[in-house]
Amino acid sequence: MATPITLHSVTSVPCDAQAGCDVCSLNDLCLLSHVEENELERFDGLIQHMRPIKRGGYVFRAGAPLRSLFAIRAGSFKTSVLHDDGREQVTGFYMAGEIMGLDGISSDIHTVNAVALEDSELCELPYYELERLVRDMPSLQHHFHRIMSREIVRDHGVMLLLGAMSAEERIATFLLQLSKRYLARGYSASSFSLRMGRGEIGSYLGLTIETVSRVFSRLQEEGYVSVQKRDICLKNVPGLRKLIGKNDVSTRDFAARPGALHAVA
Amino acid sequence: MATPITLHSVTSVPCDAQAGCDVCSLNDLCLLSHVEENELERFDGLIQHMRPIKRGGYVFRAGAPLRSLFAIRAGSFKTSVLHDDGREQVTGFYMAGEIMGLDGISSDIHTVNAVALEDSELCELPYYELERLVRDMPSLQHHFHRIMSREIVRDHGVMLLLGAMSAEERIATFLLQLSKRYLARGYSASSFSLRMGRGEIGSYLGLTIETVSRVFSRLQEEGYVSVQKRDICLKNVPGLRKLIGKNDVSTRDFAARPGALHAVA
DNA sequence: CGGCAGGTTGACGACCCTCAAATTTTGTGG
DNA sequence: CCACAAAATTTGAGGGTCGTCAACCTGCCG
Repeated sequence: MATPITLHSVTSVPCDAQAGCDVCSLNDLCLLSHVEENELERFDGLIQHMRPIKRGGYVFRAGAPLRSLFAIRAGSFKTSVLHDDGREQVTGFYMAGEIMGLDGISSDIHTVNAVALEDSELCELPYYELERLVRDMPSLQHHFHRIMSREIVRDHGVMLLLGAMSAEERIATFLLQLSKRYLARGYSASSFSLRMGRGEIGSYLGLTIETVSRVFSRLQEEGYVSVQKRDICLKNVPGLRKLIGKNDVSTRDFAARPGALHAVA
Repeated sequence: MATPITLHSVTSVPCDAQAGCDVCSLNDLCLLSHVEENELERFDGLIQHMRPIKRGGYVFRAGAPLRSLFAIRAGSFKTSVLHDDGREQVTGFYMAGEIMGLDGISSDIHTVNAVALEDSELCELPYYELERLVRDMPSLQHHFHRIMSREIVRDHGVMLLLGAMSAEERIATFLLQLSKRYLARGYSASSFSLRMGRGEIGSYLGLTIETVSRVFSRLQEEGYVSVQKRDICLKNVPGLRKLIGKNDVSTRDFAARPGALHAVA
């Protein structure tokens, strides 16, 4: 029933092994895009480049003291919180150019676990040196704030997803989101391979592993996607988009009360 | 069936109407706690104090350009995102001493609506002036970063709640969370009044209004709380705590794969 | 070849959503 | 202050979605 699909390789390393920031191909996505030319050297010196990490390896653990933030140079990661009773909630998936560890700034202690989903490479940014550097470089400062804010906005999206969407909508949203992120990194938007297992997807989306599997099967039957283990091909992107928000929840209307358009001066 | 309860008033204004930062009773919670004495004047000058806002009034709307962050001096607010199809997801409730608007930094545009749940008072912090000020004051800078990070951590908590908890656990968690926040502000931890409607609670927790109502009723029957419209009294806090995590989800174990303890240097 | 982890599929049932109606509370104008 | 309308909340009955439990399949590796 499943049609065979071909996939691009998306595991190529973005730049050669010893390269510094100045030649890293990720610099559009990275913090560094806002470092001024004459300061680049200082920034570059701050970073511990090219820290390799194996699949399944921890970048940091919940409870560990915050020392550094980690920029992903290649590969992908998940972060998760562990509830007392052993429940795990995956809080995010991260890929090249993104920053992990921001949660730890709040109390100088990491609150999530960060684990590599495949063999990957990190740039380590010692946090307190970064904070110092940021003070001298307004555009870097602003960019850093943007990155933290983006994390907040992303989390709000997940909350919408978890709080108000059906299983099918969650999966569709998840796939479209991944597609967008691969596209932004120069990979195919329609063919990619999932770096995480069904269980991890389920945890992230608030579904069981069985439900994730069933929805994948159904989406395939209905021609939206081709799924072959972890290889995904989006066959009908507009259809997937329409899948989201088809459920009529218009009765569930908690719209704000009528009131002043703005604070009264 | 419901036992009558008495409640403390928690609507008193924390400081007199024209007061500046230097005498505001919130300064332990506020950004300002990390402003150095000799710089306080500059900080104080930046802020537009005492902006009153009526219940139902918007602080800002999703889509509006980011100009300021807003510190809550008194009262309470909700933030929410609106999905295309009219669905709303409440993303947070905010009370005195907390900061709203951080989501807007990411793209210079607010992504949520912020609405007053009661008549309230704000301090307006023009964002770009704040950013400049922050550069000159390391401890303020760090505190600001902490505040953004705290928002991220809080969102992770909500994700855990939405992704892995039953209706009863969500409500219990929600109530305990509120209790803690009131306590931190010097109010009773066991008796307080909800500033939001059942529908808003439901949206925040990913439940329908009916389910929220039913769970409140059940918790009351079982002696955990007293509920009288929006007035809540926690009767059995340890019991509420135990309610969370009673469901055995130990089979739902997505624990990280065995692997290196840390990145290989 | 056998064990194992990851994934799929099916049957069944619980939890929570939907729909509906009653009831209380709030807001407004007389 | 009361009457009325509108909104919020509660409660009940019924059904659907998704979780639970279980069996089976596949690919991988020793």
